[in-house]
Amino acid sequence: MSGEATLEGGRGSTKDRIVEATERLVAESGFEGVSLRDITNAAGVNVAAVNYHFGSKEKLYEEIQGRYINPVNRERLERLEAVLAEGGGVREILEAFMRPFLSMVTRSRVKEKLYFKLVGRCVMDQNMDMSDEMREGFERVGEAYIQALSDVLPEVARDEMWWRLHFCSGVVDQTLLYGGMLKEFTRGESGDPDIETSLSRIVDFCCAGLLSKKGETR
Amino acid sequence: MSGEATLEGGRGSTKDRIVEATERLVAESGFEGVSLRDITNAAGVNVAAVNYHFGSKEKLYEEIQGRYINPVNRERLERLEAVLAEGGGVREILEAFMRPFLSMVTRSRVKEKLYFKLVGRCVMDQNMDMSDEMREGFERVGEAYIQALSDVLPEVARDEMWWRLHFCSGVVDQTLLYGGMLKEFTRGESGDPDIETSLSRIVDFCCAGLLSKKGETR
DNA sequence: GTCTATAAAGAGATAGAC
DNA sequence: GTCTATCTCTTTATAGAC
Repeated sequence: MSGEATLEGGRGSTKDRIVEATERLVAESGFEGVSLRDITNAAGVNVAAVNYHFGSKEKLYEEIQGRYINPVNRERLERLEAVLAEGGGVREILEAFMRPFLSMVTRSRVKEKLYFKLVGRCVMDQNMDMSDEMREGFERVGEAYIQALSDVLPEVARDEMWWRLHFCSGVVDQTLLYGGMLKEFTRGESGDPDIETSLSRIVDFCCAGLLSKKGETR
Repeated sequence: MSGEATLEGGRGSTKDRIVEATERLVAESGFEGVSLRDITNAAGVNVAAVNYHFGSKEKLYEEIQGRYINPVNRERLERLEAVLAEGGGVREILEAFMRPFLSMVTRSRVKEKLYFKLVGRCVMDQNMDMSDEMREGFERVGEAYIQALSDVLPEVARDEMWWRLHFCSGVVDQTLLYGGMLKEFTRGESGDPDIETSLSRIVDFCCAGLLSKKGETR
């Protein structure tokens, strides 16, 4: 990690400009929908620059994916530890799981809506093979949260708990990737919630889901 | 819709074999990850056959997407109507929304796990532009279910309801696309539920989510 | 570190023989 | 309806001049 380079007004080092352009284009079109030339044109740099600075397109992608996913998984573990130390319940555990996506927004150079799409792409794209760090991160997060949730909700069997956590991921992933399109789809009826509102809606929904009993009706 | 051609043992008309191979490959690798030559090689037909039978790769994709999405949306509307006629509640409405994915499994030539991945690809791939029929289908389904849910749950504001329905979609979409990978990821701990079990888990979870109150904790 | 030029492979599409 | 052969464009990657 060299230099803490900050991008101002679109003029950074070549390397930074490549990263910036890639983030923007991938957020819009996905990892598979963007070519090296799309990237270098958008960045205003030479085609050869990507291979010089990153080795290959694949490595550039890995770096960007890691840059967004690994800090999220790290923060998830940190927050969970804090919540457990304070004796938090389901809601606090869930928030520890979700909020790290929000922390990254402010820390990232990418604009809010773009960030959500980008991190959604990073989470969802199963066609890219993950780096070891990323895979281990997801595994550790899964284990830790399942353990924590099972401790507070011993009445839910462990296999069932895995599925419920999987559902929670679905809620948050869907919102990251497609949340920005909902307003258009609903012709404005879904409104324009700020991110804290969205987060608490997600947490409310998932919290109830985790606490649900079989066949509960109304 | 010509011929009701059924595929037996992998030997159908050229057109059928193209469709069959495309479904299989796209389920595995997504629409963007498959080339015309991948398809024609897997189908054992000539490269030119796709353009002869479908006009272009794009049109082949549109046909396949429609073949899986449109019947689901149609069945969603039919089932909703039936549920409303019988005075069903949240749970029944939700089931009307989710079960059509299951109905399609048996009706489809594709094997169960492949089908789920494929329909997940169809639902999630936002880079392909939808046909008018498909877009209208989603819009009508959205409107109808929001109306039905708002009638049974008048205490939930309409904007909030849109988000909750969006969360429900996230749960089911995530399960379609990645449910098959969960067992591996959890080293077997998530078990091997049959599809009825999975459906009722999804419905339980989403039902509770729809009924949730703000800031509910445990 | 950045450029041009080009290699080498793969993409979608089609003309024309059969 | 199916084939071969080919066109044209785009892809990633790199060699070598500056």
